[in-house]
Amino acid sequence: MVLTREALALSAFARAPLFAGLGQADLVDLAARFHPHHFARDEALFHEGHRAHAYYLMAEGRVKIIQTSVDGAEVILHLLGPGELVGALPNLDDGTYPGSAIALDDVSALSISPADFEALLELHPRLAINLLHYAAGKLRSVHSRLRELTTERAERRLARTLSRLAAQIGRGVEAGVLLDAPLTRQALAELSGTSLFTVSRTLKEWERQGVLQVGRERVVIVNTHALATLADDLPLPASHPQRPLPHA
Amino acid sequence: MVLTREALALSAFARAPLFAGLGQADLVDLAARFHPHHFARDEALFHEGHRAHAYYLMAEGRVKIIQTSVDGAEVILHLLGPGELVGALPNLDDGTYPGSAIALDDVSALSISPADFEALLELHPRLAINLLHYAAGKLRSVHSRLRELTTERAERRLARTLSRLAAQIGRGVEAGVLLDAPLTRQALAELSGTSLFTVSRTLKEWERQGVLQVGRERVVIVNTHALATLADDLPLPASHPQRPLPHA
DNA sequence: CGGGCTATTGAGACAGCTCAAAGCTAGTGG
DNA sequence: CCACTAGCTTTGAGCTGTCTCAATAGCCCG
Repeated sequence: MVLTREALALSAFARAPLFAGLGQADLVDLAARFHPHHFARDEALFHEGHRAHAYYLMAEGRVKIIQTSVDGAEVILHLLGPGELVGALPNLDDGTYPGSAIALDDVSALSISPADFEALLELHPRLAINLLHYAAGKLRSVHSRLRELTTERAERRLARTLSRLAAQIGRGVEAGVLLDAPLTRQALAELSGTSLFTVSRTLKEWERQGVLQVGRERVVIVNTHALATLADDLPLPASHPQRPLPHA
Repeated sequence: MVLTREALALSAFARAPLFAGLGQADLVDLAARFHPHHFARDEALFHEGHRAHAYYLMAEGRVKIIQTSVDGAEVILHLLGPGELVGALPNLDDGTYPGSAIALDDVSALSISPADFEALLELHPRLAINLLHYAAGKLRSVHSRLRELTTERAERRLARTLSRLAAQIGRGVEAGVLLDAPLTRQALAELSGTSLFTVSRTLKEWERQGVLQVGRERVVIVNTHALATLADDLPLPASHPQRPLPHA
């Protein structure tokens, strides 16, 4: 689908809670500073550590923000979709990208220079406040992941990751909720902080139990409630044997 | 040390980069909305999950922000000191505290109601922008921890935690850099995502190697460079060609 | 000088990782 | 339309870093 610059901007802006509360005149001012771009699947919008030359407002498609460790292991920090801002947030701090952004599918996005972006913030206080709220949400979600990583085991982390994804990118289909992005086992591992092998085994097991339906780069959540139970109530070791012997 | 309300406010405000760029008149407006409070060591400023009734600007002392999992395990999300804002950031999102704030020592802080705080943001655009930059920094640091937790092993995470603490709360003393807060092994474990036993063993080992000097609730970094090496260059399995050959 | 944290140390268990080897699946090009 | 191939997934078999548990020792304050 090809859109004119105007249409693209409008559609992106309309979806973005970031621009809520701004007047029409403000929106026109904003739109003038954004430039349309296109990225193919697997293409990088920018690379970790590079000096920031542009931020992006997503119009179509999804990107993942990843960080790579010295030995090549990757972690997915965020999945971002239409209406979301890519690269801007953590960059306000020191001007280098803290992660790389990779297109998960074909992506249309609107770019803006850091300088223009900062100017917009100064000119439109509403925008700064909206962005602050947005950042607050991100912070909250990253905090949760941080806690999960240190206190919960792989299986439950995966269940939580799937729940989160369902809320974020889930699409209702007849069998249940489809995670509407091409997610390999590897990607799920990088989101939940485990290995692709553990993900594969666990998904298979849940499919056997009727909780999910899995396929190549595809997960459908059949039993949302069961998944929530796995995410929240799953006891640490085995589940059944209650209490050894109270034996009065 | 007891300070008048005015003096307390001024000292806190002066330290806070949050208020950089604000005029004298603005500062007076701000100061009027804050109310002084005091908390003893181990006292909670607020509890996870509760509806936010106040945010705090730290004046003296330190607090830790923690999240607790169902089975009681804790994670320390942040350590916050003078000039920093406690509770406000992630709260802008949904109005409940995402973690609990506990005083590490005696704490003086200035409280402000969420409504007043939001009003300030509307009235003083500079403040929103400053806060945005501050949030960006937090986000960046949490992202790094997230990556470390999933890709690095306990020993290195601990080294990084110590480095980070040195930068944040380190105080030069004759033996090296003292971490200027009462940090138990347990607390270090909760900061680095490991167990207090692993922390104890590892610190002891590093003390043997002359990198640190450890005591009860006390760590002094003797060899900063060695610690940085441990944090960055430590290969996965064993590291040094220390292996004493049984015989040549 | 006792009581209560805090820290150390050893021994054992295990979740989840690593590695290796097929098995699938979806494109692609002849 | 069918082989071919590349990438994704599954499955099995160890291995080990780290946690758990238990017991002891040390330090500080009342």
